[in-house]
Amino acid sequence: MTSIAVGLSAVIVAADASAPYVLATRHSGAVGLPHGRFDPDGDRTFELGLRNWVRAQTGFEPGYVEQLYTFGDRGREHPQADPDEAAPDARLISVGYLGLTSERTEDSAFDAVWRSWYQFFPWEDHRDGRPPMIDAHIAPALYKWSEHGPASAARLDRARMAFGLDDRPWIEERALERYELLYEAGLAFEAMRDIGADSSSTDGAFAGSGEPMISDHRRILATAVGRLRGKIKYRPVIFELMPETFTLSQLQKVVEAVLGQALHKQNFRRALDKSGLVEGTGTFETYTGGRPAELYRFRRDVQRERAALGVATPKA
Amino acid sequence: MTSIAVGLSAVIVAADASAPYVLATRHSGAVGLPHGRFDPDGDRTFELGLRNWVRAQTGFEPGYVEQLYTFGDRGREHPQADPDEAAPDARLISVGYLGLTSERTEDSAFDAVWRSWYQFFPWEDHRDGRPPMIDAHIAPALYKWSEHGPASAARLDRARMAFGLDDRPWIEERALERYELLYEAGLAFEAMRDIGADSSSTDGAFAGSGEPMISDHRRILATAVGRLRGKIKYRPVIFELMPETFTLSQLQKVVEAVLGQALHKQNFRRALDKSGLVEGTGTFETYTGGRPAELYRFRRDVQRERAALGVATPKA
DNA sequence: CATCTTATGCTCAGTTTGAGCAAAAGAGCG
DNA sequence: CGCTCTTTTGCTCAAACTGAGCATAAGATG
Repeated sequence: MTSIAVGLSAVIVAADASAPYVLATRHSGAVGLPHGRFDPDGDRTFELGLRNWVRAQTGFEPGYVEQLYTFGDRGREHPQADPDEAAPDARLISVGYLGLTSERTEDSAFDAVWRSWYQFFPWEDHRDGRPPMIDAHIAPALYKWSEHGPASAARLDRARMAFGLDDRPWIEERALERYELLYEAGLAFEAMRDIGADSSSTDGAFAGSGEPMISDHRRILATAVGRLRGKIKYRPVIFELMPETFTLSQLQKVVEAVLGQALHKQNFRRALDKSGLVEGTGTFETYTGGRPAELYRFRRDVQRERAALGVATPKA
Repeated sequence: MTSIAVGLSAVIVAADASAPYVLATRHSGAVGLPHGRFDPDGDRTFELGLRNWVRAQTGFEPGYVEQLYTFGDRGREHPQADPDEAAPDARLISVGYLGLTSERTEDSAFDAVWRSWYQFFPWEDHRDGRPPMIDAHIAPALYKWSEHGPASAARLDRARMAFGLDDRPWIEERALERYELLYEAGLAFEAMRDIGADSSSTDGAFAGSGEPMISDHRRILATAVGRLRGKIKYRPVIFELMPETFTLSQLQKVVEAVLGQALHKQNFRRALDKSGLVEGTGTFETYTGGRPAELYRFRRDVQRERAALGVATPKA
């Protein structure tokens, strides 16, 4: 009987005003997420195991950690992509984790680099409006895909809901649905790779469909994007990505970066104010370009428990 | 090196006006969830594997299925509880799934029984007000626990937030936090069992702390309770638990049963109306006890995507 | 036919939300 | 210095939503 191996993969996220970043490890050909084999003898819990080798492999420790999802589909794991670790005949189960950090140290002693997550999902960034590539490339390809295959109506529906086609709204949390749709439709590079097609011959089809990752790592990353986007709305996890003190504009920029969506400034402030999540420090950011802004800090003692435990996200 | 086994456990939920029910299998001593070993050779995906043996083991097929969480803590798995299946020296990882169904067939050819989930979590049912047992038994025990242990303040905080002590609100989604707290505080039967204590000698401490389950199944069930309670608020999954047509009161009763919380009738209707999730059929339930109620059905074609994709839950 | 019970309609004040106008406070520059 | 630019911060206003009730409708029961 085939043995089972459990892999732990971590999506370590940091962010600044311009983008959320994810820690990527370099491999031959493509990047991946920091990942390691779960050690059934050594690791008492997944989370401890994860913290151990994230520290070893990337040089630092995420503050907040949460489990994302466990992937076990055959065909998706593609262990060949990382021959050093694979027991080639084992069935690989991978447990994905999300970790958040506020520091983004460039410690080049480790072979890990920070990459904007929009490099992997260019269609997810709507801060300057809906990316033209969606209607120019993705939508036509998905329409074609749903025409041809079986269950045509269902495919069309999924495509419309996921990408907000035909006047449906764009819902930022659905990042995973979108990636899976692209994968199924053969528009993600990994889909070709996993069926063993010769990628060089079809390279053109993936232009603009985002940078691929090894194994099923981009799928795990998509899960993380969707989860984090949802979570910041009802839990104050966004502050895990912020420095100790920050201006309200900086906070808004980071929220916008995570959501991939611009927000209404005054209403964002009003809601934040009412939530009681932050308090002013009395000091000001001597600024470049406008009126100085007060520095705020997260009130770690928020017991309030009222409605908004997350930040409000009033669309611009 | 220790080998790894992956177990799949399913929380299969049905509901009627009086309670949500969970499908339980009988074992020597305690009940458990339907569960089986994941077959790395046969099962292409977890979900397919799960559907296979749920059908084999309980005689029917859940409609809606979603993954809950993957538990891998050593010490929690307690494989001895089910000696028929265990490879005694393997490390057991268990992947929990939630399945919803509207039929609750009592097929006694299979050794599965439907139990109200409040039998396992009596403190979770607030439909007739906060259960007295919380303040009478749980709260004092938790206060005592937080006094003694290390990190006293943190413990006290967790207890207050989880159980809504000292005027904090009761938040129904936190079912898992509550169960884990009771486990850590030694108030769940399983906690004693897992450290190998002689349970018969301490039986009294668990009076009213709910019926235990084998292995970590009650923990998985608590995860399911919390997840479902959250989910019905933003996805129309509640209708997976309803028959084809139903009155609004029946729907409300089921929502209340799931939440463990009474709702304001008129406002529930108003919100449901606005959501567009249901439509009247024109036929009426000839009733026992009052004016006949119109039968409604779920509009499976809701593309609306506006705000409320779930049912609103205006507290009574 | 009066009474009981549940369904259903409607009101009203308080709150929240979406959208915007306007003033305040530095920086840079002729 | 006074003007312009930029960003922060304060404030308004109508529309929509919510929480809490009152009132009526429509069968069943005896």
